[in-house]
Amino acid sequence: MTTVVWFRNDLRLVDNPALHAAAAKGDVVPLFIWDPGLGPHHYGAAARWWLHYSLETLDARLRDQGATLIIRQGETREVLQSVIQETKAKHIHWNRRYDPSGIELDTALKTELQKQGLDVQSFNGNLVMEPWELKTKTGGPYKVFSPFWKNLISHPLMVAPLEEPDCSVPSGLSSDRLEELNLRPVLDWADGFSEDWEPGCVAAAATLSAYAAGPVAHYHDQRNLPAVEGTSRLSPRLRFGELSPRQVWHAVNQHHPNALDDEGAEAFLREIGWREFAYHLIYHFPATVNAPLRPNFERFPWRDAPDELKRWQQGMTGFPIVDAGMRQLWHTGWMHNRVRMIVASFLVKNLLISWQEGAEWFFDTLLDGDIASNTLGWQWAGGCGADAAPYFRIFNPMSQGEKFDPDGTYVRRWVPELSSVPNKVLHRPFEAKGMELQLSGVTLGQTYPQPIGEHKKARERALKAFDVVKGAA
DNA sequence: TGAAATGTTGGGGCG
DNA sequence: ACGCCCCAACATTTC
Repeated sequence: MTTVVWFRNDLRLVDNPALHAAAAKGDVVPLFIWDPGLGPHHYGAAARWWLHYSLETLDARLRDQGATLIIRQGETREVLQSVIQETKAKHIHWNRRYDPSGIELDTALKTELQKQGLDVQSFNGNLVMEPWELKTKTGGPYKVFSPFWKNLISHPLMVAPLEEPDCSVPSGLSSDRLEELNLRPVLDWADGFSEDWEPGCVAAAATLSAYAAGPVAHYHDQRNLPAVEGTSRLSPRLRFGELSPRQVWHAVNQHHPNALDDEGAEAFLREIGWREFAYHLIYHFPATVNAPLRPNFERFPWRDAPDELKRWQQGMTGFPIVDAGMRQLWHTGWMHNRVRMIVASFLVKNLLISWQEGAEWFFDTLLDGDIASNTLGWQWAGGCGADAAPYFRIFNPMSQGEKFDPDGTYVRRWVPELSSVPNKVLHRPFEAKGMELQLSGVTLGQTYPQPIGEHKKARERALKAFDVVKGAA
């Protein structure tokens, strides 16, 4: 008996329910389809770079077993049909996805394949709990995180991950070469990524066990300091399913048996909870990929300011903590979460540029660019989403910098032209007096940009603009 | 998972 | 010893 296992965002062999169930039945055809015609919400440019290496690793792991990953390029439906014909497979397995276009495609395929008499089964490989398993007391979906979290952790979640199965793969199937997919960018933009990252499920497992064994205990204290390695950096692993959230949950609980009563572990698992919440929301409110969850924000007067958007993207706003974050993103494909909130607040509230513009840039440049988490994060920042930062919550980029990067290590790393500026004015160089900047080799407007606007004025402008949506739900 | 404005309190300098 | 002022430190409210 042969089962096609269609890999998507689950590029691992351990704790992979679709694969596990297939291997128990007999032969497995591990398939990855690269469909160039898919819409924009599947992979950003940075994510494609990651995908290349993650697929390479998955293939290598299968080869350790004498198997191989079958990669096919083409229209999803046609590829599936031809693989089914070639293999005479009667069974198709995959792990579910929850974004609107993924659901649409999978539902249509499932119907079509079942009509042909095939056995099509989908599994939960990407979430701790399915979005429809958690309901409010009135039976609806959650829109607030805390009660969602309470409900989630009221369930028994310590489930041992599924073992990696032995895969026996029928021979003679052709595979396209990974290089032919051209997943890596043509520009040299991504060349530096490999200095910071080792994609693939092997490195993912190592990163998780090292993190769960030590640093997670200090997550609560250190997660807000962008200069410190206080976060897990597991986000791309979860994005591509090199790890399942259940594996993460399990690993943390092994080292912290009462993880939810432990400051560090609880704060960390809560972030897994936010990921679950993001999937819950995108499943129940699919329109929020593009449209604000709170309808009154439809009439918000966003500005069209392409030059300012570009300065934000390039890390040239003149606000050091913002520029440091945007440059870290460009150079490493990742940004510290505290800084993500700061740069998002800056785009949306200081510049009054729509959260959709920010979401698009993040999705394309983040290695962990995930449509559910990205949408939640940006709607949160914009004040128009579930459990969002209220419209009047406007981050002050100077005081945020001074609070979370007090000795300026982070800013100096990513904005080297400010490296000699004394701490006192590092986060507000435009307020330096006399010769202070010249002595550090800085001339505003030449070696480092003048700030886009004045924070105080921007704040007042934002508060005024948000009057439009004030009061209404 | 804010920041700024406004209010309150209490210590210390000073006439 | 007293009233007055200043201002940090903290709390509350407002956006």
